[in-house]
Amino acid sequence: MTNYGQFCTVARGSEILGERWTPLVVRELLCGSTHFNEIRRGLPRMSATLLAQRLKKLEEVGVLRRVQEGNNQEYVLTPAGEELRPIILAIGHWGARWIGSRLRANQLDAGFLMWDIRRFAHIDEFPSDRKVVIHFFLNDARQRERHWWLVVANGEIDLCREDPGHELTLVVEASVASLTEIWTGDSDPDAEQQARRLLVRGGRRDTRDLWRWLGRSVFASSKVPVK
Amino acid sequence: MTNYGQFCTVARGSEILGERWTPLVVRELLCGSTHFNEIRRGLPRMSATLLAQRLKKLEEVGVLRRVQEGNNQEYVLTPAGEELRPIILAIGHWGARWIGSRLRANQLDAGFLMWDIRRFAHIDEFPSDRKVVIHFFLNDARQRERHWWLVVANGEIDLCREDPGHELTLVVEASVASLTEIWTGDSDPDAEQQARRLLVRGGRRDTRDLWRWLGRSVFASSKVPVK
DNA sequence: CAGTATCCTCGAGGATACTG
DNA sequence: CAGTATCCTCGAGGATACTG
Repeated sequence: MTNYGQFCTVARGSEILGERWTPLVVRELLCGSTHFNEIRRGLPRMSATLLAQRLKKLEEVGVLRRVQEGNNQEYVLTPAGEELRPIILAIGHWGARWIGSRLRANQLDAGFLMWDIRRFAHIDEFPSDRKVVIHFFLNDARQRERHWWLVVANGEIDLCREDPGHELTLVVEASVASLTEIWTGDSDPDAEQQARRLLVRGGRRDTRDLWRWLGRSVFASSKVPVK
Repeated sequence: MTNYGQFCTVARGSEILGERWTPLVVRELLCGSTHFNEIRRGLPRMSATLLAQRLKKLEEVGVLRRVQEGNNQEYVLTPAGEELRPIILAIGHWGARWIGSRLRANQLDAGFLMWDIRRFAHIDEFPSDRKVVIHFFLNDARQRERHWWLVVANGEIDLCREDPGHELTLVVEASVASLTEIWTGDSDPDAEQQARRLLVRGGRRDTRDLWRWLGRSVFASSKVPVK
């Protein structure tokens, strides 16, 4: 995007923030990702070339700084970048409220969903006195993306694609669409369970606590009033 | 812009707001423009084709409504559109604070500047008991854009490119860059006057009141703290 | 792991001329 | 005034293969 040739500072701001992918790159940084491939995982459809380009641009305009960390780089928001937080959040809330997050079937992405869940799971809500292992079985996902294990222990959370071999706390079986809609707030566990698109097996107490552990997408709450 | 294939609502919001020109079209509507060519005047570098396209898109996603007004159309923001106001303002403030509005010389545009001044002039601040006519002489603008007359009477404001023939209240002579910088808050009248890039002629009292009448760009105030 | 280089495609949007 | 139709260009960014 070349610039608008306007002195209005809305234009100035938009030249940065209005560039394709940029708001999402900033979102990733705001959510705590700092490494290149970490950011990429949150943006699976963005090419590496393009991400590198955007990061460079954001560095130039002073939104982030590159920090040497061993022989890797870290990308850290500057104060200017931090001040984008309310704007990005506001866009998210507006999007949730007025546009909705329902995706057409071909946009569902099991890997991205699980990564998002992992990233926003409420670690503090998990029991601290034992290891929790949740097996997600996404019954309509592509072969390679059907099984996921979320392992939480010692305040650390891990997402595995191979059975880690631990005893299972819970097994969650659902369609990708179903789990996505619960996650985004477009539906809720009870409704999905009744529609037989969701099945949770495990201890009664853990089954109940599951959704508190996982939380919802940050924006799920601003949903609704739209009739 | 095709969509991001993400269910994150930041992505949803950005698919709308992140499209080129869209934030500025919304800004125009928020500032009270409702007719096609009125919006165009605020966006002189945007083609009519593109503006029509964006307006259609914004109607589809429910940000604005088309209203029949005689045999013309009016474009009116919906509640969803109104709720973009804080976001657009926040982008403007962020842009003012961190990016600045200084333009390279080739981006200065006398016509756009004058239109912006006209649009945001504080009508209530002008004397209500007499007509005020201000002649702007932009001494380095292109031939056709050197002379402008701002006429304020009966709570109405008009911008003319021909001498309206009324008695002049004030004459303002400046370079385009100079008046732009005052307007955006990058400089101020005193500094410009001392640098001999600005000259105001007229009654002592009116000369003093001029800048209160004109005000500043809305975002001028969020400027500065950056060292 | 954290990118870069290169080549190629395709679609956004500019220019122009037109219309009710 | 308020757009639309048509044609054309050019540059953003995808795909692929590569590197320290």
